Amino acid sequence: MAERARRGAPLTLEEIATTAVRLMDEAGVEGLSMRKLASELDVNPMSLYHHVENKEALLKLICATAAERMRVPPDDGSPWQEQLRELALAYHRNAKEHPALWGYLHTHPEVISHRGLPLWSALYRILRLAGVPEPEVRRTGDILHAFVSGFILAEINGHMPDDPEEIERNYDTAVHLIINGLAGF
Amino acid sequence: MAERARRGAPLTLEEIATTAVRLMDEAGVEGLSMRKLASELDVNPMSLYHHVENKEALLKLICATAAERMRVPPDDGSPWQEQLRELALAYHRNAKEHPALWGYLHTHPEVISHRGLPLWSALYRILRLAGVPEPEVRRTGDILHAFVSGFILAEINGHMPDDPEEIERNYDTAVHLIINGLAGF
DNA sequence: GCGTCAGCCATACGGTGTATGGCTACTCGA
DNA sequence: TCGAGTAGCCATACACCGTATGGCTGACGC
Repeated sequence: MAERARRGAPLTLEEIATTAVRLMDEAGVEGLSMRKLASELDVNPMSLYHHVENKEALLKLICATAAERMRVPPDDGSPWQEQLRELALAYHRNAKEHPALWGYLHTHPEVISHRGLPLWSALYRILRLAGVPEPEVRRTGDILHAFVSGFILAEINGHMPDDPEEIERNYDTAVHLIINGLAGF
Repeated sequence: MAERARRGAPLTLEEIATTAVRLMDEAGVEGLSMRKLASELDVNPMSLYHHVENKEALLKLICATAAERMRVPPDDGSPWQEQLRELALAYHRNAKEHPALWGYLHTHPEVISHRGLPLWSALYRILRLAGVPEPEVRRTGDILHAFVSGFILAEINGHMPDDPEEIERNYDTAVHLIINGLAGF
């Protein structure tokens, strides 16, 4: 009774979060349960609740850290079309690394709506570079993000061809569409 | 024992589906459970399984019928820009009528990928009208649909302003973006 | 020595989807 | 008319879920 079930170091939030991400990567959002997570950590399910308020908060946490850690290409002085393309590519790559996580994130957008995220500042910078008038920057950014979300969700959920070459073409078409659309303003 | 719990007419698939939709409208995807649905129909939970294979099949069913019943504006001979706008508007309106349902649908796109749907034939027609070369029609259609999905999901999930006027502006910007993007090809 | 508290855990509650099997009431062929 | 078969429904049970409650242990400050 007095024994901790778990041998070794005490539980940490960090450890909880990374195992949760692993479980999601392996088995999707539905593959992550507090009980499985606990058993994976060799710990009683209720122990998790000393580090995390509840499951939703845990999901929010790992989504937020994923969003914060997203690598955004720096301003290299190239034309906005190129930079927008690179940003979209980076976003895409990021999402494909943890599909389930980004799938959840895109259906709970409040997680990513925090405007301090590198994603947003990069996007806004590029939109300004493209000549989008200041009062329209945020709206336009939201819409572009929604578009890319849709594209990525469709891909994650299998509503896209399997052939990687075909996907590449889809991606090119999509980015072209967006760039042309922006250029037309 | 011999008594049916439920008085009156026997259960029908139709009835099951419509109450399921109602429950989803009222309380979201998570508000729909086989047990609640059964109790709403004054029936034992297991009775549902004589009409539906399982919950997923039920969801698929109601999504599919919603997609089939979607009202698509007819070809009125107006320019493709106008028609595309109208189609997007119709889609938007449809989705807002049953937000939870369309939220689910957009995260399970296999449901809507059936190419016989009015949505797809209308979209393809308009794309051809816009001069999209035949081998690109389907790809372009998929991408546009993904974009609109993203926009609508963002709206459904609250990642858009509340002010209806602002939403309208967002919508206009989005459609403009798409139309400009297409026109640039 | 004593109180406080962080960390962990056992138990329990109410919810979920659904497998299994049994009961009725009907239809249909002989 | 009489079985056989079957469609429809239901009772029970299982395995799983998130988490409220409350209790234990061991470290720390006084």
